[in-house]
Amino acid sequence: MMNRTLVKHVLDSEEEMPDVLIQGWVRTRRDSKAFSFLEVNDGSSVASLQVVADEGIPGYERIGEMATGSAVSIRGALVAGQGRQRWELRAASLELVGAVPDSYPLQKKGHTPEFLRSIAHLRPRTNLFGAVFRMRSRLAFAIHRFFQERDFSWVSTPIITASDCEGAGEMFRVTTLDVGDATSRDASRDFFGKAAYLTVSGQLEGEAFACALSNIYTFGPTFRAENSNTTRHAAEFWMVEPEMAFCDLYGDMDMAEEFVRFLVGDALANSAEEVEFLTRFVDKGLRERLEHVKETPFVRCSYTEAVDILLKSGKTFDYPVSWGINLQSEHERFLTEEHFKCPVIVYNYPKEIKPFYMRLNEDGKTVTAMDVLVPGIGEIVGGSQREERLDILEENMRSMGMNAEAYRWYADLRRYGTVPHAGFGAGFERLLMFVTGVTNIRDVLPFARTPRNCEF
RNA sequence: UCCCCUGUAGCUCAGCGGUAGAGCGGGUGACUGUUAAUCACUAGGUCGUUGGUUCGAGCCCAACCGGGGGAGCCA
Repeated sequence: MMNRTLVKHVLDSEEEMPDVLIQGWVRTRRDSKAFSFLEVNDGSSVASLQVVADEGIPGYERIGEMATGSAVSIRGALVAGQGRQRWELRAASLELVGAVPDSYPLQKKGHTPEFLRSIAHLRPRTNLFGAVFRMRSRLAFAIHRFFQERDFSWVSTPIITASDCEGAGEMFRVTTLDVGDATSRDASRDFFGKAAYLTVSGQLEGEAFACALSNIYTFGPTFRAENSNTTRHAAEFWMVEPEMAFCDLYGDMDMAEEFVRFLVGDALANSAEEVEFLTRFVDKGLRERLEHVKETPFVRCSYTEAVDILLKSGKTFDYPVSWGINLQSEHERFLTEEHFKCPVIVYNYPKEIKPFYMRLNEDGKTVTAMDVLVPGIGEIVGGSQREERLDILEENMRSMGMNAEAYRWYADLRRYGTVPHAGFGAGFERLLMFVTGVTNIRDVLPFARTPRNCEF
């Protein structure tokens, strides 16, 4: 049994190979009287391998069935190409592994993203989605590499949780009771003996480990039951959440910046073919923008400075600007796309618009929160230094009407050997959108879950 | 939840009151080392659904359903 060689390895070859086995799916077939061309792609690279098959070789009698989409296994010699490509495979034998009927929906030409979403189970076979999902895989590797190389420990925080992280968004209920019973007040009969939910964040549990292991990160699926119908939201998405002991807001911002720029650099270095393809067919400015982000320090701009900039801009915003408001999309877009024209870290937000665990500043009005805003996407990283003073934390919980007993374990982290610590959360899909130039989150998730949509 | 756009052949779209078209794809044939090959012929449509206006509606009106974009909520 001959070993299969991936198309990417064949295409990377530096010399001719007399006997190769490739297996993949036919992208196009062009026939002449006595021979045919097949473009075969196995998903390992953007480029397909061209196969030249002469009439008379074993398997050629079924060439008419090797339509776009069919699976084939081809053996032959790799030789210099006679056309645009460096290499082509002169077939010695063809095997049709899996045929396709007329109903196969993908064609040789391009399709719209909208149509491809409706056939999400087949769209990885296209150039666009092949590129996106290879980059997704590489980005995940780069995230682990970034943290592992910096001596962070990976912590697997629970997916089912009783903690709602206060203010991080609406949650999906997990229950084994009938729906009617589950919505009643008596959760003691439920599986966990209390109300349980799909996690909106692993941050609180992550802090427990940071206060033991120093530097940790979580990386896993997260769920938000928000009725958000936008190109930037999904009900199920992945989040990266590092947490660092003995770290303050400034160290936090530096780490976030280093993290984002590292990922961008990794994409440029290791997904070059995909970046080239996406720059050509998706976003003409992609490569240049990534290079720029990799090389340029992120601007730091306090919330108070940002409000000042917005007020002095002379622009009329749909939502009026004043100190204390939650910055809206249009405000953030102005800062990143018109004023600074690069990623911006806004920090020290008013305490009223941020959760209980963020550390109160000396001014008593702001907290050590920070958001990394990038052009076109908005916030891709949000974080803060956490409130390490037990008395202030408890006062925050009281003033927000929180159940102190439910968060006793969390307060213990301040009671027993408390330290300044900080961390952030980054949406994995938004990072991927940033490095691919793809503008819709539904196109960087293998199978997107969004309001009213849970197909495949 | 709100606002805007949209729904015509498998796909991408013309058609804007008088019994529906193009390109691609599919089928058949021809043929050159082509790169969504080229050439010829050809099949294919309850014009999202339900009402209404009209002599007559794909085209006008209303409701409903689906899709897309924007805003809010927010990683």
